[in-house]
Amino acid sequence: MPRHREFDPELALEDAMRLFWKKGYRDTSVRDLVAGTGVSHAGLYGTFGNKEEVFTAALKRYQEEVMSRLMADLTGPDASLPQVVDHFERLFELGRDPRFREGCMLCNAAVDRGLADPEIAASMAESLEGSSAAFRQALTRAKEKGEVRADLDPAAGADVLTSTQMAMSLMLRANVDFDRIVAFGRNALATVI
Amino acid sequence: MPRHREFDPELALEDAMRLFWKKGYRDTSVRDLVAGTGVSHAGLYGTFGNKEEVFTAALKRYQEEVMSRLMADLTGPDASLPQVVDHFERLFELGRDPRFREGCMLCNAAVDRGLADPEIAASMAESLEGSSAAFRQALTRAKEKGEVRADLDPAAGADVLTSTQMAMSLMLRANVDFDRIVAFGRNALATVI
DNA sequence: TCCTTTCTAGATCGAGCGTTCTTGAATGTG
DNA sequence: CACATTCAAGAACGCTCGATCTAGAAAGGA
Repeated sequence: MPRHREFDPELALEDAMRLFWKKGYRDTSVRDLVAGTGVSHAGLYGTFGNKEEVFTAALKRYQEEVMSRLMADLTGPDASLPQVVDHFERLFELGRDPRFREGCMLCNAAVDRGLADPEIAASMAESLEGSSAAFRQALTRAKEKGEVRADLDPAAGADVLTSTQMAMSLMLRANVDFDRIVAFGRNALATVI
Repeated sequence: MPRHREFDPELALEDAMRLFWKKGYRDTSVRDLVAGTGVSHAGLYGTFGNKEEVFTAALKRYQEEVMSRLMADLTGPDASLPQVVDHFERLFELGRDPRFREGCMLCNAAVDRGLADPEIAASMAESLEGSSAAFRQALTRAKEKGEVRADLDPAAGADVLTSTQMAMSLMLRANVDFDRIVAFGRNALATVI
């Protein structure tokens, strides 16, 4: 029987995701991946194929682990205004952690690879509509409960909140003062409520 | 007397700006600049110094020519709701032109260089506050004139519009369906008005 | 113990990068 | 017309990239 693999592909992918998240595709070299994951060239290429496929796998992991976890409470069937507010409060909390100062990995990928990679463009559109739909549903319920302005258009409000999330990602990435970013978020919530 | 320069630095910078705008810093090589501007290596290095300085000059040109021109009507002393609406209509019009499908060059630069280059971070913060201040002033006047909801918070609305601009840039870059992007913009306006 | 297989570590490859340098043509004055 | 100077074109340099290959160690069944 052969010698067994000495590394955990999941842990390696987690490390790779962090690297790509922080530095982007072009500025993360295969040598950076080797150093950052502790996996050899051969190990990486044997497991994932090539750099591009490591990135694709890392981005998929980001969407499935990081993003869907962040949206979990919001997509519940009974979500209304408190879940929307909690969602943003959680984003504010995360932004204070330096590990999350890199913005949204999918947004970052869309900026430097969206035009070239249709798969990223599709992921972006999907995630965007998912976010907007979740907010819309929650705001619709909030309106029914009388938690928000009576004249609120839930679809319009949902788009505003989705836009705000994207803008927050961009500002995080641009090193905008974090308190100012939080102010942007609170102002968006205030406009909706 | 020496032989005279055969190229117009302003025209060359315009071409360089377009290249960096579309492909970003890393994916635009000096050879691309030579091919795209028609200026030789020696000409570029003699005029600008190096690739980094060509980029800095191109980004400065973008801010001074493209951005400030787009904000011009909005920053007028008498701007109110019509100027805000016109501003977004102009953005929608521009987005239909493929030449402007690359999103905001400063936002793009912030994503792939903002963390490393404090100058870009500063430009981003400055442009962001400039945009928010212009919107706030216009919305304040709009409120005085009764053009918008009586309970509108101009500062909050201004932040929403600024966020929306950033999100539109990101979505343009991500190749999101343009009509959907326009819908995001109109929904933001509707929430404010 | 030996053998096959698969691992890790790292040398190596061709390509492309930013930058510099070489070459020869163009230019306007003395 | 010569000459000094600056131009454009692109070859060349050192480096890093993604990807492949080599070499030897580790593991378990015969």
